[in-house]
Amino acid sequence: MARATIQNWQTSLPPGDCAACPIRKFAAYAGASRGSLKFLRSCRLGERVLPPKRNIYREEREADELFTLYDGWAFTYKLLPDGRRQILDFLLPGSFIGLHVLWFKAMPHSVQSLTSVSLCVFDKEKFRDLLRRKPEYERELLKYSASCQALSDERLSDLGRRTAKERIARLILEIHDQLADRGMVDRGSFPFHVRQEHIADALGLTKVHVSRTLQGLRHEGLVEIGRQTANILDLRGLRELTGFTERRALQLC
Amino acid sequence: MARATIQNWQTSLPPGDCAACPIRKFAAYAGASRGSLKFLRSCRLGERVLPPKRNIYREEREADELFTLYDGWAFTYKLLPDGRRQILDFLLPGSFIGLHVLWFKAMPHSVQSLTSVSLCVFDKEKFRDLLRRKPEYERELLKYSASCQALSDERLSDLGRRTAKERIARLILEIHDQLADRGMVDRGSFPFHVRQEHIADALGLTKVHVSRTLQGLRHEGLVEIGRQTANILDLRGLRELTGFTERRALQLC
DNA sequence: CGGATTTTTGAAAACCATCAACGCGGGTGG
DNA sequence: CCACCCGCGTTGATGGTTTTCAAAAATCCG
Repeated sequence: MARATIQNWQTSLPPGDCAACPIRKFAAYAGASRGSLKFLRSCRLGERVLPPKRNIYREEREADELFTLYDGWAFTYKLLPDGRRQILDFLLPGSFIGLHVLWFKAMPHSVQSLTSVSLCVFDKEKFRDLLRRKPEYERELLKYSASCQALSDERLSDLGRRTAKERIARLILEIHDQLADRGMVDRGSFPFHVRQEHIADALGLTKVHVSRTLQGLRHEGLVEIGRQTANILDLRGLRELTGFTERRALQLC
Repeated sequence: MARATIQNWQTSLPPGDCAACPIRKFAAYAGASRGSLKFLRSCRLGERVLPPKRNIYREEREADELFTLYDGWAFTYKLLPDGRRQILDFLLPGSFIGLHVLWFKAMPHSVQSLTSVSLCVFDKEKFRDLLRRKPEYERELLKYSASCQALSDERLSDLGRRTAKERIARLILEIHDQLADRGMVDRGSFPFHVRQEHIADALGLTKVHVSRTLQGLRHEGLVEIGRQTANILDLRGLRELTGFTERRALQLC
């Protein structure tokens, strides 16, 4: 518990003013006009800091708050009745969390923190009002939702039609590319707060097989995964392994 | 070719007036106000009929039309460079097709007809205008997009964490439930225009293994899949097999 | 240093893929 | 009208990828 407290201090808080928010350009409402940001701010209930392994939402439960992940990592997942877990997506700073609460009685999935996280908290009803009064947010969210869907379709192709090696290589590259956008990659090295068990549950594998496959990638000199960091040794080779197809489809008109 | 022509005639066309459209209540813009339907109608370029196995979109290509599937079945898919195919979703009457063209330079996936289909065709630019002028359509589409995402997350859990038998049972039930909403199920029997190879490519299996698994389900007296129809013999048993978890999460607030 | 978490290793088995051949039926063409 | 062909489903034998189970080693953290 003391540990959690310490970690809280390591996690930076979002500024009070959305216009000054450094991660806003990665958020769902990135394109919102400056003038409308004060409406966004009025939906904010404040910020919240959570230690690792805490649930932000729980599947099949109601909720009346939405979030933007400001700092830290999290993931969305579903649990089968017998305990099998499917991780749907990893969430990095800027991710919009909880779109579903706007219409659905219960959340269709759970969300859990991976590191300590800090969140912007929005009130459901106020956010609904925001959408009614400022349609530009609806447009931004719709675009955001469509691009998330495209990423999710890529993951579906991974699970359905790619080998374990390809899946793992692509997951590492996906995280790499997202962090590179945010300027968080230093000569192939970047933070990597995902354990092998998370990789397994995201990619439909067992942790044992993830361990073996990761060793394979290391022995081929492609990538090393350390405790909290990843290090891509041969970006070219890693991309070749995955068949090149890198997010051409996501360019905007 | 004569065949294709004949099939065209078997496919019914949507009415000119959206307000009179019988499948509108299953469409993305189901909740649109009656008054705004004339704007929707003004986006329509007309209707189009295609024979089976024709592409409506092609991955990585540009497009300037959107569609609503009025009659017939289709599916969305992605192709890997070496020919492996992943079917992302099956589309039934009412499905909105091509949300992505509103923002993205290229389609992130392909769409192909399974039977002969008839489509309402919308112009991209006019549809963009519609969204600007009638924000209620944006809201409806956002809700639609969120519910599609929830279904897609279910599929991801299938591929990642369920056995072949569970996956197939759930796919059949998903189609059953959607058709039941539309009143197209008659004592467990319903149209089923999906070949075993499509099931395989949707669920990350081979057609051989789908064949064997389907036989298993038949021998257990659960379900029979014929040429163009499915027949659920034991709905209770089939649902039990999948672990009950039936779309509780999708109830609206 | 000790306890919990995470990763690694090994052996055996399950599940599913692959390959190849055959059967069946509906539509086409002779 | 019948034979043929093609698409689709079935079957069997075999092999590979991945899982399972169990235990040890390594790492982290207090």
